[in-house]
Amino acid sequence: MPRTKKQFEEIRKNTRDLILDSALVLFAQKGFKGTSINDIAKASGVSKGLAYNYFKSKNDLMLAVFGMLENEIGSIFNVMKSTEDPFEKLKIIIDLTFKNLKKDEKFWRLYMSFAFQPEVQDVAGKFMSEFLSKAFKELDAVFKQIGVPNPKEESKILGSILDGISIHYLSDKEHYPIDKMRRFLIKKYSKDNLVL
Amino acid sequence: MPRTKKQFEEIRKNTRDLILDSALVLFAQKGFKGTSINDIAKASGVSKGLAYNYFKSKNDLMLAVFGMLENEIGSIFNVMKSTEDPFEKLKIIIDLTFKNLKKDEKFWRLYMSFAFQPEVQDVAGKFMSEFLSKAFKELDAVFKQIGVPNPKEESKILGSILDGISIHYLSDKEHYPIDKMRRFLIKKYSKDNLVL
Amino acid sequence: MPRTKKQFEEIRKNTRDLILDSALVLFAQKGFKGTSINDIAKASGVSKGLAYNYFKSKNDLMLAVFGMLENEIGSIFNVMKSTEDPFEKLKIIIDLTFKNLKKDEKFWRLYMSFAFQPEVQDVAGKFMSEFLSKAFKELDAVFKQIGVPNPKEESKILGSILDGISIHYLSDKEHYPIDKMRRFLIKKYSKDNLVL
Amino acid sequence: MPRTKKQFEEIRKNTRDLILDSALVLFAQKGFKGTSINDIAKASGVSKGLAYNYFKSKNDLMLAVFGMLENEIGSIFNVMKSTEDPFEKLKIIIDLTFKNLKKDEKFWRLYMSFAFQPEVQDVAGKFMSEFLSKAFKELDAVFKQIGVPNPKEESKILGSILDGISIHYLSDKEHYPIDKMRRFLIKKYSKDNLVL
DNA sequence: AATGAATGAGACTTCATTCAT
DNA sequence: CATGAATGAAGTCTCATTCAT
Repeated sequence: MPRTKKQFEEIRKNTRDLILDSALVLFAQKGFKGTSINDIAKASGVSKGLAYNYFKSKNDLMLAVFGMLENEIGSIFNVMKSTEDPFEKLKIIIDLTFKNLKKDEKFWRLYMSFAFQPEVQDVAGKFMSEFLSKAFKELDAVFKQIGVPNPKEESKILGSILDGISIHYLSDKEHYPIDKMRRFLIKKYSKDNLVL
Repeated sequence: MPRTKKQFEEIRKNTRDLILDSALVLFAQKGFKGTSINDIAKASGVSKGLAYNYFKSKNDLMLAVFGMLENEIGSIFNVMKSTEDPFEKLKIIIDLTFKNLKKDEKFWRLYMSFAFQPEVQDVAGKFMSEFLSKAFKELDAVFKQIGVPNPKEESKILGSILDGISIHYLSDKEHYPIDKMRRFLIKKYSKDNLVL
Repeated sequence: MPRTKKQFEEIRKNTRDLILDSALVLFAQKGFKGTSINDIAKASGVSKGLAYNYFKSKNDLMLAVFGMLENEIGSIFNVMKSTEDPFEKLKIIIDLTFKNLKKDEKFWRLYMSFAFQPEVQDVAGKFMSEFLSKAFKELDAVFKQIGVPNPKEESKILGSILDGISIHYLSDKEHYPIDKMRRFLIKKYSKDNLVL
Repeated sequence: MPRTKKQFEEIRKNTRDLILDSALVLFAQKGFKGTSINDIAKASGVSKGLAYNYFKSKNDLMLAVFGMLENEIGSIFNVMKSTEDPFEKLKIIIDLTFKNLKKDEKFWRLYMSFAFQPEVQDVAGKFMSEFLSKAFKELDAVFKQIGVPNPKEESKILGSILDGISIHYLSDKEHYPIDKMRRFLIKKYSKDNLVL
């Protein structure tokens, strides 16, 4: 019984995602150059040949991984829309950052891994700058809504704090007082502190 | 007549530095795995073989680059000692970060390249965490001297801001309002703003 | 349609043997260090890369060659079991040594190549000493069965003679009176001469 | 004060011998291919450049090592001339072989090391075959003097025994009953046993 | 006579990519 | 759609040899 066209497509999508997932994990773990197609094929349980059936080169595969990231990241912004209170929004953003530190590690590693591959520096850079500009725009709005004097600068400061903390924590997970920092930050960005 | 010992030492130091400098630039530009010994040799105008006369492996070369970084970084701390006024110290730290950022982006790229490069993680991680702990200790002292309520947390916040801004700027140099941020930060950490 | 597992296994075995055979010959001819993977690959008509698909290092390849030797040598011992008469056994051993010498010099060269090749000393040494102890045990039994006064020593003497002759012959094939020695040895170890 | 011509020659000879000695030891220890000019230079305490001042290539150095061996070996034959009694001579030869096993190890290793270097196989082979023919001629004379039926064959048998034992012992120094074999061999080749 | 910096060929090894089945 | 054998370029590293001093 020949499979229907739809079935074929489903198989293709599943296998494609399988490969993509493994690639994401491995690239984050061992870097782009440090990960071989063989590694990815083995991790996803397919043959090397099949991987090339889905992605015409390692570079192509990497670009596809960026696509995934974009989707994942989109969902982060959605969470903020669950409330209208800007102070609540700030709390959500901060909490989310700290909760996602593990996921973020993957993200940072991925970004760094790609940021040094001449073949895709441009793509990675553009991806990053697009993400940042989108994120800052959201934050800008929040600070504007709160009414602080320099909303654009303040939003960049908060963004920097969150990414800076992430990097510092990831650089020294054992000693970094991550929980203390979380509480401190939430208090610092609470209504009581911001409006005076 | 053979060269004197001193002559040989001079030759060695010069060539070693030549190679080290090229390595620094290239590692920062293309990452550790992305840079071949050949690249480095060509960039420094020596033969592949000679590079191995000076560094017994690519890994060894990388460790030597770390050594350089450590020296350079040591000098950063010294600058702070030029004054006793804690507010002045904060200004120096901030100014220095921004100046280094513009003047010597390659250090930042290296620092991040190594921090997330799997082969070098251990060394880089230790290097990073040592640097951070040293830097934070200095900052702690400054904030304690100023008399803010949570000096340890505040110093980590400032550190995160500086590193966060650096990353964001390097991710999107064309659009990032780096000067505006510098001024904003200096004002934010000026005497008028901190003591109220 | 992909090949069946069996087909793959067949391909692998064939190619593996091809490489192994070439390695055996070349190691024997030019020594371990003197033989490059390139040499072996070319001799077996495969690419350098493929050789590494089958053996994960040059050292691994060498170990596999030892494996082959072990198999081949095992069969030598079996021949002796074709008779119960100890004098007949002696004759078989002697004849076999001389036959192998002419027919398959490469085994001797390998055996000696490895026995004195620094990188392989440990493995080769263990291999050699295991082989020798096995061989001497068999010979011991034969001389004991014959009833000579010092069977253990006599067996070592015969072993030495056979190996000594082999070396001398291989050192000077053109002039060594190999056939005369064969006949002389067989007579020396015949029933008439041993029992008096 | 300029050195006299004689002094210069003496220096040259000393340095040359120094290098040669180190080369001998290292070649025996690590094989020809396994020994670098650098190793030899360091071991003899001279510079790489100076080594090339004395020997125009590694090959040349190896040939010079052969020359040394020849001299050393010549002295072995002299010992036999200390007596006229053929039985005494046999005893001396056997004793010398066992006493020299350590020196022989060096000799065997050297020979094997060279025997697999295509560039010098011929030289090594010729050297070995010349040595063997000379040695056998001496042994022939001894057995002829004794009056055994097949002196030429008997001399080759004894030669094989001695070399065979050497190799077996060197392959498994820990377990080989070297002393027992020495005593056994001396008895076997004593007057009582040979003449009946 | 003496030094060791410098070169370049070639060794081992990895891996993206292709291809027969 | 699926497999993994096969290739070849490129990377890390070693070493005989040359050469300026």
